[in-house]
Amino acid sequence: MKRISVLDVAREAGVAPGSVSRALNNGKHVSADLRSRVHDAARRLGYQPNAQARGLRLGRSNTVGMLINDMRHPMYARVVAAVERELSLRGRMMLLADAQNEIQREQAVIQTFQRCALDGAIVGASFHPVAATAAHYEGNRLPLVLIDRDVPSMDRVCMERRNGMRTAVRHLLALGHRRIALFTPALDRVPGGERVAGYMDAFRQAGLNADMRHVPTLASPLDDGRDPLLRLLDQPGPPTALICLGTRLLSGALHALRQRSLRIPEDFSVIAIGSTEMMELANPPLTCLRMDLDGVGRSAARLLLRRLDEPGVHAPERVEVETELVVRDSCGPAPGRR
Amino acid sequence: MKRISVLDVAREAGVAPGSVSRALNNGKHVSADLRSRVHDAARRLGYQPNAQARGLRLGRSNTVGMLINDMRHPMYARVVAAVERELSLRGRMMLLADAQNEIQREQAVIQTFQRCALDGAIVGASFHPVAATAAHYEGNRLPLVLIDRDVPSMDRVCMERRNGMRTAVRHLLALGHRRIALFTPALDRVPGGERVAGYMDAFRQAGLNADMRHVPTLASPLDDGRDPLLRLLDQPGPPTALICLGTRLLSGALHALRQRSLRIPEDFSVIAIGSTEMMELANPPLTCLRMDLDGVGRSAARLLLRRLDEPGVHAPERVEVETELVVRDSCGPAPGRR
DNA sequence: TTGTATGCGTTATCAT
DNA sequence: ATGATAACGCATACAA
Repeated sequence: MKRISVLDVAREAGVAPGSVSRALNNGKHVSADLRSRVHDAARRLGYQPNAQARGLRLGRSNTVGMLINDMRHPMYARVVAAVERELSLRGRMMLLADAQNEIQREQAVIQTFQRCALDGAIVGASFHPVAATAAHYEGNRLPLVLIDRDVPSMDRVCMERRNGMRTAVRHLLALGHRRIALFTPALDRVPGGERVAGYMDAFRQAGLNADMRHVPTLASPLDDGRDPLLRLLDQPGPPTALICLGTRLLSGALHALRQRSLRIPEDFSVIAIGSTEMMELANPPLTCLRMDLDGVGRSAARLLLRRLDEPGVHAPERVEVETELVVRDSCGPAPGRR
Repeated sequence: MKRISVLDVAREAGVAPGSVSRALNNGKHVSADLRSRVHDAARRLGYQPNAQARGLRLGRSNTVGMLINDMRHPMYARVVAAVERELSLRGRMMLLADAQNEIQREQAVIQTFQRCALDGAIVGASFHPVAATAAHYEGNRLPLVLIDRDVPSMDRVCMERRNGMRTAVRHLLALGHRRIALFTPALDRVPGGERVAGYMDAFRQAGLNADMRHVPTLASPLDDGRDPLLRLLDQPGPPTALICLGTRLLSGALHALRQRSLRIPEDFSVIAIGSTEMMELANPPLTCLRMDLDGVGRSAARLLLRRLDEPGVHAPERVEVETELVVRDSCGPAPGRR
């Protein structure tokens, strides 16, 4: 059972191969009769045009690459889902590759993408510094959209964290908290750095001093937040609230609170950074800083598709996705303030 | 800046195009001298072989399709991640498509896969009945591996739920619970049905009668579990424990327990079905039925790759992935029994 | 409007 | 061992 090609359809319909192509692709100069004969023949034979041959001839693949850096992270997975959805809506396919946070693999993936003659690619967030990775992509001939890497010369979708963090801290300050812990990994990278900046903004704007002892250095989001929080709780002037990335860091921190018999929100307030659905499992449901991950994926896909559809050269575009504070039940007045 | 092809490399190296191909693909009859000259030239020009042309010529694409039915579901995303990882380890790429639980889209995706001349595909779990979808895949010419659809004539990776559920129920029975609620959607589909079967097994094997009023019909995993649990709690002979799919169903159920001031595990025991990481956020951390999703993805990929690498016709293979009971702090002795 | 012929970039076959 | 050439399946420029 060999593969069916245009020639088979042509023979079946009694027309020339070229006409088959024209008829099936809604070409301009083709009679209604020929068109229907070709369509019938194609259906009869179950003809499926070969995308590789088509792509080779046309110089494009109708496929977009998606480079992600850790698919196991639910946040990133969500972005991928949104990208896929938007692409399929616009008739394009998605080739997914996971670089697993290794810069070297990222390079290799982009090379693979080029070999596959992809129309373009979306490069997902990375745990690595922006500058180091950015250099490789500038002047690339494959149309690229970066996510969460703010390289001015390229199309990109950036996640706003500073304002969001400011809002969160302000929320706690308004409740009377003054000693607020912040658990976010890698303060020297963009995400962590931006959060700390927002954190300090809020204190400064309130005319207060932030105590940076409450912003410990944490290596990885996969670290357990229990010990760091216990350390803070046991020192003089312990925090009365915590803003924490919603990963293992958070489950560890919650564990620490239970261990010290601190009730949420009566004795201690918590704001999580991340998925709202997960935070509903906690008791009580956690107030959290939420990001529109669907929006991130959708924007990235649209940015790329626009770039592909519009031939001319445009200035690099920047889309910013905001963070939203979702208020639940995990924040209360600072203890002893009432 | 045109694309570099074999001809360019051939000219640069002063050899014939055919020799370039042989040299780069570690062909048999090629002198060390020519080989190094070609490699140098290729490197100098930054040559990237065109995968489409290569695929067209070779009749394969080095790419495998992954059809998933809801990428936004973290469980499925995890499987996709595992599949991708295994494939890339074996030098293959992954084309990802989301059928969004619409049978019709599933068909379309498979067609697309065929057009792309993919080497094979993995078809992920679906919310729909197995029989309805299975018929479409039998006798397909694209090598296929099904996940969570037990079609005897095809390669497949199945998730074992019945034994797992039996273990979970036994665990609760041993703690003295007799009225155990089970929240799993779509009892008429495979996942739900298997769980109910395991549930009944455990009761029967203990010489007890399961009260099926505690196994309500729930339309979707996205339903909120609050009202169903409140209804059960308010009727005579309320449940003292709950086994619940770890989705919105679960957050709703936990909400209901708080609403009735039932403490976990003193007043009520809970076993969640799903990701352990999420369940660590709950207070207390929930005992849960965990599935090795990485194993599911890995097995599916391996099954497919084996089928692709070994030319002959083998009997369809079936891999089963087990469920494991992870004991945490959410189960205690049945109240009033101690 | 329709048929014919060529080329996209590769690899395999056949000469040499 | 290496070079020339055909063929994979499709779409298009050109001829009719």
